Amino acid sequence: MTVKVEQDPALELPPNTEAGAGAEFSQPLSSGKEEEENDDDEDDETDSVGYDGAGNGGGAPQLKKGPWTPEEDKRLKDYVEAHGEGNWNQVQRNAGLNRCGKSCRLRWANHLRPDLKKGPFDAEEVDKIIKFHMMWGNKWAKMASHLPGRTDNEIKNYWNTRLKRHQRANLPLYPEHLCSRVLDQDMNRHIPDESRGKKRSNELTQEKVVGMDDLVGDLMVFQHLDYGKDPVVPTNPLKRHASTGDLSYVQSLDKVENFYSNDLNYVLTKSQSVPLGSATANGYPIFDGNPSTSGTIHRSKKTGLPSFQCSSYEFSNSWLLQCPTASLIEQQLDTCIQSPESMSSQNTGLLGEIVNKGDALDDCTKSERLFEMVFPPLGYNIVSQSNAYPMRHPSSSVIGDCEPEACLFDEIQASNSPSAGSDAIFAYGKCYPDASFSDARMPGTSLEAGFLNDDPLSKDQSYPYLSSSLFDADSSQEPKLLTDAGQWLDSFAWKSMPGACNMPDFPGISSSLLGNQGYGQHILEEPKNDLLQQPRLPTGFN
DNA sequence: AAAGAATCCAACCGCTGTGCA
DNA sequence: ATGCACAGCGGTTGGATTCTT
Repeated sequence: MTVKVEQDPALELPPNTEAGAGAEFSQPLSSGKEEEENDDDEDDETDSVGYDGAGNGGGAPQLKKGPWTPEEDKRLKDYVEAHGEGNWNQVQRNAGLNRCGKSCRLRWANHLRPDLKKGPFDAEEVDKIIKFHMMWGNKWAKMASHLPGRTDNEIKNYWNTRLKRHQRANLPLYPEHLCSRVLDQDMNRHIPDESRGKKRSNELTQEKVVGMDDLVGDLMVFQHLDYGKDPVVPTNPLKRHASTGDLSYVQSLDKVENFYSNDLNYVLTKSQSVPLGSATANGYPIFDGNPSTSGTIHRSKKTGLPSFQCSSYEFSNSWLLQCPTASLIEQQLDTCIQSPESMSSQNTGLLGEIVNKGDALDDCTKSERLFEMVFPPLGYNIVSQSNAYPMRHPSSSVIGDCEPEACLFDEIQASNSPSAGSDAIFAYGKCYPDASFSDARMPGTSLEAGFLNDDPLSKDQSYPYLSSSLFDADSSQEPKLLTDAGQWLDSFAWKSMPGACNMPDFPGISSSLLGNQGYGQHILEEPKNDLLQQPRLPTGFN
């Protein structure tokens, strides 16, 4: 796990390099033929690792591959410092580098950028990485954006190393201390499911809205939560398949994957008439149709959902058994694993069942039921809720569609103490397929707050939003928000949001939330568009 | 000390998304 | 609508280094 602290090679140029003072960026290191290369297609059979770039080329333009030399680094660094980042093919052409633009970008981003933090990950960073992975899966770039000075490649390498090491040692991938506090606090005050469900049914009279990322993420979290007495063997099904050839094992795991993917995507299909990435085709989950042979796991890659790195064993951990609903999941899972044939379209697992049952209910109740069935296993007392505009479309969802500006929050966590008033915030504003978020995030949770940008219906608007479901109720830890820039915010506040609101009233988020990041004006910004007064359907909502 | 295994990590590859002509 | 260039992302590879036996 040591990361070598290597001196920036660009700083130590060989004595007789030509790229010293006054080096022009127009002299290629090699033949320097202008080529209209497609950098993706340059992987010809030239073993260019070690290619010295000195006239080896002959006719066809050949780009050097392999390790960068200090001289190349120097050229690249000088060029980027002089001309800025971007336009990497121009870099390649103008900096005298016989490297493809992609390679230049990578070299700069991973090694030459001045703001890079070298050296091994410290404990805090490791902590973050683990939490981030719990939340997002293999979203290395996203993680890197929250770890200043770190690159996605670095994080990815670290994680893969960690994964291997933990697999080998039969250690849990996610250390208990990162998960258990959720359980510690919530299991103790767990109300039996029935009563809590009833209570919640009474409490929650309005539509609950959940995003699939949360749903899936949270389900994944409770796969990972609590490793019980026995160590968990986090197993990558694909790798296990490749290395052992144990088809039945892989098949089982694929069924597990199928089990969840089917359900979740089914819910997704019903919940959102908008595509979630390319995870669904025509609203149905994508599988390669031959899980026993291909071992391909589509979901985590295509949807950005957490990687499926648990073995089936992990599903039967002790924590799951403590929760009736979770036990039901586990039962179905076992059934699924042991006799995959029993999985029919009528019996697609818990979530499918929820959906089926939910079909008989009105939209509001359906959402509520789903919410109750999915989230109580996680042990959260839900005292806050979001409110979407009423379902207005025949195909509206089990979960609910949410327009960010239409969400309201009856009660949002009081400032600086998530455990003071509520331990769960269920508010969600993520509904546009193409939306991007400039967000703040509470580590260890999937709580986000920030601004929804790039609204396809109103490009110029910035909507404040809160998203996600599980508010970490760890009173021992000061809540923090992390901006996209990786800066921790010392102060923020979730203000209550009394009554229904639409966009003009929306800012239940104090301007102090992100005000010191310069976003306050956006938070309080009045909408310019009359459309905001009315619920709108997401793009593609037919 | 030597050989093999394990680990690290830089670089590459394929793919996707976006902007633009 | 289409094709192209470009940027970026995540997975994979393979050489170098370190560790273990």
